Amino acid sequence: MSSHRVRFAPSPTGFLHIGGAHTALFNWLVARGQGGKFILRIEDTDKERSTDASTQAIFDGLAWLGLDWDEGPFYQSRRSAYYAKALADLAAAGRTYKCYCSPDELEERRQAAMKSGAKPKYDGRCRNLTCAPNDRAPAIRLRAHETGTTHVRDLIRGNVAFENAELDDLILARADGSPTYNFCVVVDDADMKISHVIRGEDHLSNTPKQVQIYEALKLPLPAFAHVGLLLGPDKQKLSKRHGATSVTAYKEMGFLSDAVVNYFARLGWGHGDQEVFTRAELIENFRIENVSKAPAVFNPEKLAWLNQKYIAALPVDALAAHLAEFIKPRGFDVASDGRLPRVAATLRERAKTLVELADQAEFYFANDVLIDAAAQSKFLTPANAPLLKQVRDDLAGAPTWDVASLEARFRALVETTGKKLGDLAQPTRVALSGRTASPGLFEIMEILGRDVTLARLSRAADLARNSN
RNA sequence: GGCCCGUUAGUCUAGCGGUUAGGACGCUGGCCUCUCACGUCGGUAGCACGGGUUCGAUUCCCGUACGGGCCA
Repeated sequence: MSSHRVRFAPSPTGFLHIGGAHTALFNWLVARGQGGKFILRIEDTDKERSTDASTQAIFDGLAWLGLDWDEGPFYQSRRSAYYAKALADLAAAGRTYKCYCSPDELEERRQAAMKSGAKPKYDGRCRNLTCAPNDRAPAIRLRAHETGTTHVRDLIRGNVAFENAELDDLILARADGSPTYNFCVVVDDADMKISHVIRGEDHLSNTPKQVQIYEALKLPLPAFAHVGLLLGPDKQKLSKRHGATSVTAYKEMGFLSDAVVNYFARLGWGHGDQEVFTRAELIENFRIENVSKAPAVFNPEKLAWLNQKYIAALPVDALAAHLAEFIKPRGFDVASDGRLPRVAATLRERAKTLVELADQAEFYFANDVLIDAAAQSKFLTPANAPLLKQVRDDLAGAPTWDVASLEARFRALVETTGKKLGDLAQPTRVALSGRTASPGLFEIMEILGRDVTLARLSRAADLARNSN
């Protein structure tokens, strides 16, 4: 039995962010790869910003990505008793003191210190107070070490040392009694026996303070791993400014969760020259120690490339099911259309997303093909009208309606006209699909069937004749 | 402002003292081809900078620059 116990601890203040999903994946991979446990904890102590809808969005996002958890979800909001107990223990051990400085005063002093070039840390003025003001409620601070060094053992960055003299006396509970983030995290991680705290690098600076809390509480320290942040193209921390940042948005844009997982795994981690990994391969090869220290820029184009490969590799029936889902909002309820798998098969290597797939599939199902204006003016010309008519009439005489015989017949017709294949193929393509780029002509014809094919050719011939 | 982290092509990465610095996305040229796409062959572009250590640094150390993070 592995001792690996890892956790993902998001705040339910919005959708599941791709940065969060990225660290969730790393945690999950460690748990699955080491036979450990993946624990989900909802950090909903900020009542102002936490919502049930956000919590649900996190569940949905994780479910879509296939990141299942073994324990939880635990809610910090229901664990106040644990924080109170820990706080009392620390107080009893003489490791806390009351601080009567208000947030505004502290901010003011920090600004002043920064302006004068002094250290912006808390000045410790309440540390040894003998007579307390009775007109305001105190916050509780940790009586931290004033000298020495606190070490953070980080699996990715090695040993990171912090001078205790640089560290603040961390606030454990605010004046209103609510415990602070850094304090809750320690209490929870310790209580849940987390062995490896894997999280974003933005938490590295808080870690020595947390380490001091562990020590003050006489709790065993977990191993830490601080993963580089995800950045936008401008190298800034990824945010809404950079466009879609919610996992759900990628689902809606037609990305496959396997592709997203594969892409996330390759952000900050690599394994030789391999780019495409099955989940089993990720689980087998992922090592938190191999995660890179540097932050990574999120690159949608590479995700799209991977997505295309996953779409192309998906079994046609599964792809057809996705296609039905994505084409339905466009007014085509074709889930029960038996041609769907064949349609999907013709498009699977031409679409980067399921949205593109649906887009390209529309012409198969439309009653009146929407013909692209540029394609029409270029190929459905009066000069091509007789050719289209010829193609229609010739195909009308086809004894069998399948790809091979249609192609043979079409090529024979090309011969008799003395034209080149492309001369007939492009107008025909526009007639059938409404576009200049499409799957193979004869596959289209086979799927469309004789009647629809002939009707579209007739209509195109009419359009061509009457254009100018 | 202090502290902390980081730096291999535009981007993601491999590399863990000696390599013609490898792969991938993107961009790009050819081939394939009924179009597009796929596939395939090729091209483009990189160790931030300066000092050390060493017979030898992309790799180890120290600075600098730049980027990022934290400071109820």
